[in-house]
Amino acid sequence: MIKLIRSLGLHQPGQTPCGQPISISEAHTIMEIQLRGEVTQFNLTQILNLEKSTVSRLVQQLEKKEWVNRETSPKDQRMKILRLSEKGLKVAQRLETSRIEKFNSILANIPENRHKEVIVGLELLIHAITPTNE
Amino acid sequence: MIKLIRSLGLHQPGQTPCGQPISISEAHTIMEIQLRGEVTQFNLTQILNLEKSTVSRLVQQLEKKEWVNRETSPKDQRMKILRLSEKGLKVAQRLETSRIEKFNSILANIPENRHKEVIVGLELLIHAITPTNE
DNA sequence: GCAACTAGTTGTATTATGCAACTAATATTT
DNA sequence: AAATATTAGTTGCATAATACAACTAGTTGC
Repeated sequence: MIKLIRSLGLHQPGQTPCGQPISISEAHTIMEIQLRGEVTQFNLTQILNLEKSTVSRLVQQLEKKEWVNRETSPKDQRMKILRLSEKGLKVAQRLETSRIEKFNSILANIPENRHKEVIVGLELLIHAITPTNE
Repeated sequence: MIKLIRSLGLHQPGQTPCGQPISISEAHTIMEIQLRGEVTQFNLTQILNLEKSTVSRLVQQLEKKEWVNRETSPKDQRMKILRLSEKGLKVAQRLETSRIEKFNSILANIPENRHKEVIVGLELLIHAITPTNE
């Protein structure tokens, strides 16, 4: 389990385990925005479990790269609503395909008739973890 | 899979996913030394996939905390041989038990009769990853 | 309408990392 | 055997991600 984590290369800065040139936090941010359509920065602090100042700067970077658009919520002008730009959407899709590729390349080391076991096991595990940690 | 990684809280600095007050790199270092009995710093750069300067400072910290002993190799005086101290061994054991506890607390969310599936799936996966990434 | 709260920003400090230049020890070449 | 290469480790930078604290500007509640 620990080996698994390290093998995914989570120490190496500046790129995801899938080899894309983007920091892990940025990648998670992009993925979450894509998943949800729109989020506020405050949402992100909870989703990513990071300090609001950290998220603020994280989003600033993404805005600078023109991957996300920020817009003050008309309902509550304290909040900023984040959405993916065209560019950002492409990045998100690229991330997703490279994630899938990575996963498939791992599965390729496992005999085909055992794939289902891996997937079922992972699903159970993910399901078990998610409620615990929030 | 991505969720899994984030759920383990790998963004939060200063502590492992298991809640121990030690950085992730330090924890990996301790674990590896325990596993192998002794390693050189150069070994660590390969194991952890980190730059030699990073490892140098990492080990300096652990030495300061008196968790590892450093000794110049008599065979090749360029190399430093690292071993766990008494203290370090205790830390390693504490880490291990908290890892096991964490894992069990996750398993507790899964019906008992499916535990084997999770474990088999993980084992397959770990086995598939390890040769790929080194 | 004033006090309390809330979302976000900015300033500062810390930590983990890499790269490049260095030192000292060993290995290789001539 | 001396000169050169290579190797393990250290140190001096620079950078990035993070937290905490103090701040601003909206919103809510009494």
